[in-house]
Amino acid sequence: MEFDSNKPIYLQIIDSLCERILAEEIKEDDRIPSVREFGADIGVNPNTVARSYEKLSDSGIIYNKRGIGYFIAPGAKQKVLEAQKKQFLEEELPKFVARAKLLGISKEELVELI
Amino acid sequence: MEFDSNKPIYLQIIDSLCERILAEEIKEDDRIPSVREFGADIGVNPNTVARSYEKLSDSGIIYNKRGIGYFIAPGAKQKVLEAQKKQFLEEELPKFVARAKLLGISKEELVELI
Amino acid sequence: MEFDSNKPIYLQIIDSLCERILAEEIKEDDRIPSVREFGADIGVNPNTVARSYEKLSDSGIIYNKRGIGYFIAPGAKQKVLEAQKKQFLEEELPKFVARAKLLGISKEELVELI
Amino acid sequence: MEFDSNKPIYLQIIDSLCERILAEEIKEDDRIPSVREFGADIGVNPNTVARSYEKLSDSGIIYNKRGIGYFIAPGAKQKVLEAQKKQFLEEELPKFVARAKLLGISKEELVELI
DNA sequence: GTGGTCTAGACCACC
DNA sequence: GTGGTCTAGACCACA
Repeated sequence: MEFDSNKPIYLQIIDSLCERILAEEIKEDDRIPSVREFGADIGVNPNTVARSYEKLSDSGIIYNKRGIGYFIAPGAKQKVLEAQKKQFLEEELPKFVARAKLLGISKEELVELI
Repeated sequence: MEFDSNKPIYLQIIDSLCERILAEEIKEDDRIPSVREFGADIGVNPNTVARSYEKLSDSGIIYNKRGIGYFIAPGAKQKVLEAQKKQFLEEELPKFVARAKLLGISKEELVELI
Repeated sequence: MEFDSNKPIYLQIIDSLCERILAEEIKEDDRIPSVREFGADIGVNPNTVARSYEKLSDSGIIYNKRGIGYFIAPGAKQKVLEAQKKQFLEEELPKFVARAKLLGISKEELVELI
Repeated sequence: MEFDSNKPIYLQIIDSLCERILAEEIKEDDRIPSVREFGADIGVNPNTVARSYEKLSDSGIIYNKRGIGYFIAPGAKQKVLEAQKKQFLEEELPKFVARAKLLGISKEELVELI
């Protein structure tokens, strides 16, 4: 796994897990690897993975069974989708359009580029 | 001047200067304030302003006259535009489209939203 | 490490690292000392070392792994060589020849001296 | 007159005067412009010109008649030539050759380039 | 007056 | 532990 060094690794791990949930590679009540295992897999400190799991757990996307591991929460895909869609529509899209405008790219050109 | 605490001040200073160059508020061979003056104006340490100036100087957007001050370089607007356009096309646009795709937004919907 | 007081320390650090890259004492993906460690070693403030590292990072000679340290970038030797060769051919050589000419040294004499 | 901002202007003025002496554009006992006049001509602060004159005066290349101005000293050309030739042979030439060697440029190539 | 360099020390996010 | 950013203040060369 390769990381964009401009973005914290723990956030990149979160993104990657969310994508896999959206793509249904992993589903409700599937177990995800332990922080140690996952960390070894992707060449990252287990502490960093733990931080990602903690954040996801906070937002109810995954849950923890003590002594067993982390699992995808029921309804996880919905939550992820909603959260991301909301953020996308309310924040990213307007920013993106504004930016293009500033650079002198018309909407027609933009549509073309897409 | 107010700062978004999530972004380094020296980068915000760079952005703000670039915007003013794009808006042609400041033009080729105009002098920009000294690091001390500018720093005092916006309530920032002169060293921080100097850092911004140095970066801009490295990229050829401004230039220095010894003992006198910093000036907008000829062709500065061009350079700023190119740099930003390049970043937009090569980084932001692909990311944006990929993100939309992931969220199940079709190109038609996207065009609609824009 | 000793410094020539006529040249900024941070530039001398850059030069020294470039030489060691050219000499292949340090190679691709080797880690270089942390700013604190290196600074202590050579009796220089860590900030000064950081400045050198930042410049080298900007030119793609080294890269950073978050929270871990700086590493020699792939192709670093190439980049250093190119940069230096370019500077030599475009700046030093013409200056040198012009200087010799001014002093009344003919090309034949110059070749002889070399 | 244009200045290379990497070299102090007062040194560039010295160089330019030495060159004109070597080229015999100005000769022994010729008067050179007053600091004010020269400064205005080349768009430089008179203080800066004064600094150049002072240095040249120190090395006996020019001399001062109080209240009248600065003049090229007798034997100025000789002095300039000797000083520069000495510096050239003892410092610049070896440095130059060493640098070329370091960059993997053979003597034959170097001769070719010249 | 200008910028350039350097030190010292602080706080932060990240690993 | 790592680097990233910022402040404060010093000294210097240059104009």
